[in-house]
Formats: sequence, structure tokens, C-alpha cells
Amino acid sequence: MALEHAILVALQEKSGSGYELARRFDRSIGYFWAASHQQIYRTLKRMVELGWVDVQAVVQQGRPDKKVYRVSDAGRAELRRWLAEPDGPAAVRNDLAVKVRGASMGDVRDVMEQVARHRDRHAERLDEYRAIEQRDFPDAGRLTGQRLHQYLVLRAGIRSEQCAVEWCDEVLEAMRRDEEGSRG
Amino acid sequence: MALEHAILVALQEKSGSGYELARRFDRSIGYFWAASHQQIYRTLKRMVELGWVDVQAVVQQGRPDKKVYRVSDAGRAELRRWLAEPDGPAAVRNDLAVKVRGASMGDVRDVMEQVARHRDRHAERLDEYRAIEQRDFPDAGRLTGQRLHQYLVLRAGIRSEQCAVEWCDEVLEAMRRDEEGSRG
DNA sequence: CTATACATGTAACTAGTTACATGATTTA
DNA sequence: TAAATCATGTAACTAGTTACATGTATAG
Repeated sequence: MALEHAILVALQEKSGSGYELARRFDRSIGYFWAASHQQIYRTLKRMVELGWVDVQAVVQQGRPDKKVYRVSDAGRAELRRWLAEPDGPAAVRNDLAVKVRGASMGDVRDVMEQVARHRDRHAERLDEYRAIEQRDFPDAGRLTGQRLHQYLVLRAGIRSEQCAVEWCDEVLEAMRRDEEGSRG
Repeated sequence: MALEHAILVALQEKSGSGYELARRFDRSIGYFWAASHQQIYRTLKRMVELGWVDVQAVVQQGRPDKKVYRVSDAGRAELRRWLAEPDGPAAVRNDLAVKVRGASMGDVRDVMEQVARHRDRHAERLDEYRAIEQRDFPDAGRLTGQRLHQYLVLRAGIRSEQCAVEWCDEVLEAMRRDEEGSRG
């Protein structure tokens, strides 16, 4: 998979400029697909060349001109093709797990601190997601179509943050027990 | 973070050749840090230049010669430094979530099939991990030091696969309900 | 007068993927 | 005789990160 397809999904939900897209990637879409503005501008350029999106320059008063991107017929076809295409399992790369595995090769306390930091970050993120859930989807259970799909992706975020917090807690508890055992 | 540090951890657990390392990355270490043999050979070369590992050519009879890599003092120092260094949250990139979010822009059934496929793959992986847990860590709860750390990383794998399976089930149930609702 | 939002980009670099290349030994 | 295991790599490409560059308008 590639950023192209995430952009096609984002742009089909709502057309917009590279800047607007970058802001959306910093929030809702970025919760499951990270991308910087540099990457987005570069990719949009390529997508225009591929004919997947159309551009239109929009002159604005009071603020700089912008280019509004829209998904073309070819882009819609490509998106449909990609949605139907099976893809392999995503490569896992978990820094924190590497640190935990190597903890005893350095100062174990340092690694525990890292785990605690990550725990707090994931807990904060979990709170944010839950707030969004309550605010934007109080009617969960009766959702259909695109709204349902948006909700389900939010659920992925909630579940994975919860999972991360619980694992960090398990690690901290076990490592604290081990520390006490080796001292006492 | 980079592959370098995952290699330092792997090599400090046990010295070995690039080939041996690549095989370990296909199994235990690869469960939380994916790396191909090409990447590993390239990175080992760079690590020798940096002085983080030492190489020794080993002549073998019946099979090709190999180069055995060992972590040097400088490598151990670098690993300690990295273990203590705080790092930012890892960038999330979840293809399947993008597909779910875009499901209604193509054939919804196609996306449901993808989710079902992923569900099965995660369930299989979960079974593998649980088998390893029972076989290699029947004494969990009394583990200490490096063995404990290895176990905790396995726990991360178990938790995240479980989490993935549950989310896929939630998605499939909700999408089936929606499908029936729109038909009936 | 300072920071933030709006708006677009380039350049250089680092990391990861895919395809290709070679060649011996052992097992089915 | 075909495939798998052992063993090491190169080359070309794709994707992602970091740093730099520019300029206006508005809110505090």
C-alpha cells in the first residue's frame, strides 16, 4: 500500500488543497496513516501525473492562493481496484519492544522510564479517542455506510491504545517485581 | 530508532553471521522488528565501519565460509545510550483501517473479505504465540532478568494479535448488520 | 511585536523493498 | 533430479524524514 490510496480516500471524502490534506493527516486520518506535508505535496504531484486527481488553482483574497485537488474517474477506478486487492500482513516495527528485550543490556530503570512515558502517551491518546467517540458517535449501533466505517476505524484506535496501555502496565508491574526480588 | 539497535540487541543475546541473524529476524525478533537479509547485510557493513561490531571470518568444511559478528565495547556503549534515550511515538500506518474507512468508495464486500482474511491471519499468529508461551514459558510469574524481558515482548505479540482479531470481528459484525439492514 | 494559521515547495538524506546473482551441500 | 539450507552480496527503486526556504494575514 501507499500514501496514494490514503490520499484518494481522504480526497474522496472531501476535496481540498495539499495544506488542508496535511492538516487532516495530522488529525483524523493521521490516527491510522501518518504523513508529513512534504510527503503529501510530493505525492499529489505524482498523482496528477498519473491522472488520479485533477487540480484547480483557487485565488483567495487575504490569504495565499491554493490548489484544490479532486479525485478523477481514473482515481476512483484505482481506488476501487486497490480496495479489492488483497495485501500481505503489515511489517511490524516496535521500538519499545526492542528496548524491553534489551533492557538488561543497559540500565533497566532507564527502560522502565521509557515504558512509563509511552504508557502515559497512549493513555492520553485513548482519552482523546474516547472523547471523540462520545462527542461524534453517540448513536453508535445505529450507524450505517460511511459514518459506520469512520466509527469502526476510530474503534481500531481505541482498541490499540487500550491494548498498548495494558501491555505497558503489565511490563512495569513485572519489572518492578523483578527489581524488588533482586534487591530483597 | 533503527535496525542497528535491533541488531545490537540480537547480537548481544548471541553472536552470529548475517545469515543466522536474518533467520532470527524471520522468527523471534521479526515478531516485533521486521528486516530482510539484504537490509541486515547492508547494516552490518555499516556497523563494522562505525566500530559497533567486530567481524571474524570462519572457515567451514562442507558449507560456505561465514563471517561471525560480535558486539564491540563501542557497540555496547551505543546500545546503553540508545536504551536510555527517550523516543517519540511510532508513526502508525494501518492499511486495513484505510480500506475500512474507504469501504463505501468501492465494493463493500471486497473490503469485508480483506478484513476476514486479516482476521484469520491474526488468529493463526495468536495461536503460534500462545503455543510458544506454553512451551517456552510455563514458569511465567517466576521469571527474572533477560528471560522475563523476552517473555514480556512475547506478551506484546499476544496482546496485539488478540486486539487485532477482536477489532476485525467487531468490523465484520457491524458491516454484516449494515448490509442486512440495507437489503431488508 | 510575536506567534500562529495559511499556503507551497525543494534538497539532501535515511530506510526499506524488489529483483538479480552465485555457488556448494544435503535431503526427499 | 529437484528443492531446501547455508552463505553472501549488488543494483535499482520506492518511501519516509529532516532541514531549509518564502511570504501574507490575523490574533493576542
